[in-house]
Amino acid sequence: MPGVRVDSWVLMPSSVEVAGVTWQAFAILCHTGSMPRARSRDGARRRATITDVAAAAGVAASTVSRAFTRPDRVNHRTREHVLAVAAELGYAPNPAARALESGRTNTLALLVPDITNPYFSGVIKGAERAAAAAGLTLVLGDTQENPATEEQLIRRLGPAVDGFVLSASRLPDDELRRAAELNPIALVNRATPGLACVVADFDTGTRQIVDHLASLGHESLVFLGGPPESWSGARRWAGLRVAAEARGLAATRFGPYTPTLGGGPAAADAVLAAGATAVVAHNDMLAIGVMLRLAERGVAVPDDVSVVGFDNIVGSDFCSPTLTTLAERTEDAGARAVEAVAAQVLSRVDDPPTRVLPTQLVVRRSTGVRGG
Amino acid sequence: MPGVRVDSWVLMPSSVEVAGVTWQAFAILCHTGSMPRARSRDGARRRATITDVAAAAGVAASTVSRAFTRPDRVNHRTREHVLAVAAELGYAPNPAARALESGRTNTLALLVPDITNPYFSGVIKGAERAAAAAGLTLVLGDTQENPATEEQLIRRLGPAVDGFVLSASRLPDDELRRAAELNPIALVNRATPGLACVVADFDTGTRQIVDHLASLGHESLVFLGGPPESWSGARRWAGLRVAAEARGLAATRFGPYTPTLGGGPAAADAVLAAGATAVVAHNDMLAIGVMLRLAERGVAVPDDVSVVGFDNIVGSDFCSPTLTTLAERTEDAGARAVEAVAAQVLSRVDDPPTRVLPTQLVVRRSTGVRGG
DNA sequence: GTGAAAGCGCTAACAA
DNA sequence: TTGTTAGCGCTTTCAC
Repeated sequence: MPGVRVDSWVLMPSSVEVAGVTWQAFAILCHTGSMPRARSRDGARRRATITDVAAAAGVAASTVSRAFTRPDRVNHRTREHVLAVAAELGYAPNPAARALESGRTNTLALLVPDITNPYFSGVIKGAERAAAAAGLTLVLGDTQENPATEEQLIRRLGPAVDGFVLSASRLPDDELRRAAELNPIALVNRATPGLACVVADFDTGTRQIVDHLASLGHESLVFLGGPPESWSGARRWAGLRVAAEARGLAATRFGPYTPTLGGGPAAADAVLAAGATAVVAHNDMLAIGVMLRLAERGVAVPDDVSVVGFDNIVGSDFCSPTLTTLAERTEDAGARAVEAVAAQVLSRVDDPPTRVLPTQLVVRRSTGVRGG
Repeated sequence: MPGVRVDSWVLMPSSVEVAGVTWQAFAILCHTGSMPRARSRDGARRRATITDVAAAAGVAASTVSRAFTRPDRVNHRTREHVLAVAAELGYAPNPAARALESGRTNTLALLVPDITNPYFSGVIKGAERAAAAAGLTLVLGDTQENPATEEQLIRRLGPAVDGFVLSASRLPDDELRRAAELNPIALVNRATPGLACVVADFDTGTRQIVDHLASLGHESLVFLGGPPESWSGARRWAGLRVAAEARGLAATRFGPYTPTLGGGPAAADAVLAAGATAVVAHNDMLAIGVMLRLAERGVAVPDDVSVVGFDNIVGSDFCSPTLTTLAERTEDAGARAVEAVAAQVLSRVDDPPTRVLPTQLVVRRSTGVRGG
């Protein structure tokens, strides 16, 4: 009934079958005043649909749709009215229905190996912010450091999202490329040719670490490696090696160790046995674990041993001694990755770029003059 | 064309309009052998739909649907065949389409005030796990400690999810109830009559804290308050007060302070000015901030002042001295809340329960004998 | 500038 | 057991 206007509201009951339950639905015809929202028989409110709004506003559903999505193609007054009615009914467009039509869900998925790892908090936060700014919803997935879980999530979430941000992905290159054929993908701290990547500038960062240690008189360093599959870990070690050679320092890799506090004792003991004066740990948690063990064994940091970490996590600023560490711009990384995916969603990008983000050496109390 | 079977595959081109772009779609009729997936003209793969699978398998779309959702209502052989074809085409059901039909999205939203706050990591992790176990997708939202953002997120995500888990919600009770009429809601660490809640047992927890301090000879304590709107904060102070009175200790509240490291200096200085021997901080971050300031001012913890926190965050185990704190079962809380929402999604729950989770006092090095 | 109608991918009622 | 059909809420031609 197009153009219907009523001064008071009218309830038009009709039963609707949803999910096997019969709902008592009401078309509410109204154009002014406050009113109860549609209610199903059991008392739960039924969400207003575009049809409800159209009926209540006395226009066609297509006009309501345009009022929301093509403001310029609707009479100004009509639009105002429609929006007012919609607000009154508490109407919000159903994303699922939109997605069905357009094929776009306005949703991005972010997959991280471990949500509780403070390192990923920054990536999540940055991604969340960028997604919100772009009007996109972010779905978060925890792969539990497991490639199989990661693959399963990608498959399951695939049809529901417009693209993926994969942080520290454990998937082989060819699997990533296959997934990228169905959904745009951006990688964080993982480089795969042909895919959009956001990586930290480990080359410069590790050089800074080596320079710092060299300037304190250290002539050698030990790298305490993390998980062998870690792309970042490989880059860190590679960078340290090159930089150390350039500065004439001896660099040795120990490990792999668990990149957690728990990995500390084994690593620290190995460091002591080797008589190293400077150690660079795979990440901050391992570095802190190492320092705890060194303290336990009566070794002074930094006087006897200097310790450097990676990540600048919360806690590296209040552990004892405070930790010298290489900070990455994790929030930036998350945000850039989201932007990269969003760009690919809007239009096919032929040669997705690799973005390198600067790192920053944060010097605190865990590093000092050799034999100081 | 029902029942069509072909021995080799046949491509039936037809153009499809999606998102304003004309796609070259192919119906693939086949029942054996490997085949290329549907491709649009620009080379990007088109996701296979139920129709593609039906055509390729030589059955009706509804049969494909049943093969996935009602295994028992399909001939075993047919189902096998359909699933094989589906796998070959890389078919996965489109959740948006399912949602449109059923009204259920199989998605839950979890809203937290600050994703990077380690306290919420546990809640997130637990919720994520429980959701995955229930076959639900979890959407994560960051309200930025802002009631307006929280409300907006609820409104925007509402139609896209089956329910909400609200952690440390800042919304007033009546707004929560209004939102609960449209979507099932479970609250974490926030009690609102009529809604499902999961809260920590602060009464017992604070009693444990007071008992611990009393047993060390302390005769009074200072509570360093956090944000005034914090429900947990109010509960913590209320519990401490009651327990202190019961044990004959004097309890005073200072603050409010920012519940971060940055809130430490002001709080610590106030503590020193008051000559307190035992302080209980709103949370661990504040407690650690206080300890940093005390160290800076040459005050010994725990010999001069004992310090207790709340949350048992990562870092409370490696700050200096390590922190005595009341641990909550945050992962459990997240999981229980998800279960509570899921239960309400499946069937209306008339009187949603409040679940109280036990807390645990973790005694470390920051508390000691008074004047020790 | 607006309405009618078709259709997105899927499920569920009804037929066969 | 399986196919046909209608319709979920929305957007988008295509008329008017």
